[in-house]
Amino acid sequence: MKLEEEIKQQQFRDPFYKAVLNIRVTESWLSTRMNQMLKPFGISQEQYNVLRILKGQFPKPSSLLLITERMVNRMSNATRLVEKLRQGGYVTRKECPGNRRKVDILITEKGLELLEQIKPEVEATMDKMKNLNQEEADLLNTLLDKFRG
Amino acid sequence: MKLEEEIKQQQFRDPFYKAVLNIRVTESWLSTRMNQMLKPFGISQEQYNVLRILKGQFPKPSSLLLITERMVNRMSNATRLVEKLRQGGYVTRKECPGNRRKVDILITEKGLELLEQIKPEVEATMDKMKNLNQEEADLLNTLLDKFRG
DNA sequence: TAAAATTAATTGTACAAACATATATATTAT
DNA sequence: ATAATATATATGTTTGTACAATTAATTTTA
Repeated sequence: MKLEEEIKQQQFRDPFYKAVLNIRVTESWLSTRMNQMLKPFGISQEQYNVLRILKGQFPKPSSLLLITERMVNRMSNATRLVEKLRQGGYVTRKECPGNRRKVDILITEKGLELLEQIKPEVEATMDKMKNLNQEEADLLNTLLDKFRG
Repeated sequence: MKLEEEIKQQQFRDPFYKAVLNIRVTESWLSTRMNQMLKPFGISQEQYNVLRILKGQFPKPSSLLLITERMVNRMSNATRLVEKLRQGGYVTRKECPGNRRKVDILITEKGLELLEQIKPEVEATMDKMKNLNQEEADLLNTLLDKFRG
């Protein structure tokens, strides 16, 4: 759907400013769908992302710093996201033996099972949204990387 | 900067899922810079956007519904964003004479002046971020429109 | 080795996002 | 004209974002 219809605006100061709005609108469109899909599982998009980071390191534990570096939104608060996941039983936290400033965070069996349950739902959601072929997706990635300089 | 470095992840399940992450990372990158720029003016990116919508309608008043339809993030709360702007003296609210359910929202002189003050700062921020030429921006817009189906 | 600087995480605060639900007014159907 | 439905906005709640400031542990350097 064209941006013009999406936000009922016909004129943009230039194609670049239009792209700025388009990125924001598309992100919002995307997050709405991802969060809808995750809702039955009781976790948010950010919490899902943190679980995937932890699975990527598993069975090695991760520090909050490692998680922050890999998070989509650098400004959100890893401490509090992890605490929510801990309350759900999806991760454990313990003091790092070698460095008492650090916290070793580990995904639990329950956390890994949750990711397995979510997997087919993510695949289905992705398939439903997949309006770009591989070449177009590659091109979009190139342009977004270039957008950030 | 490549997404791989941005979130320290080397593998992605496919180019489409990579694009999903890339859109979210780019939006976050963008919003951080826009909000930084707006900070000295004491308004957020969404409040700025609402002011621009109101200016687009000026001197006609806008309803909350009209604002919601034009907002970048449909899920955020127009009532509360407008209330913040009213507290700052940038907009007025009054009951719509023809339909008492509606609220007529109008940008004030102070609101229009704020937009004028912000304008050169936005231009400067855009120039600093402008890593795409016009053809690339057009192509990015086409791909994002197609992404949303 | 004590002081200074750095690192890692936590806590506090204000605001925004993402809903669900409620309230008031207007429109329509009976 | 009354009841049912739809429309427009407001309110409540939980979580996330965007910082700044604090605390505690470690490393550096004087």
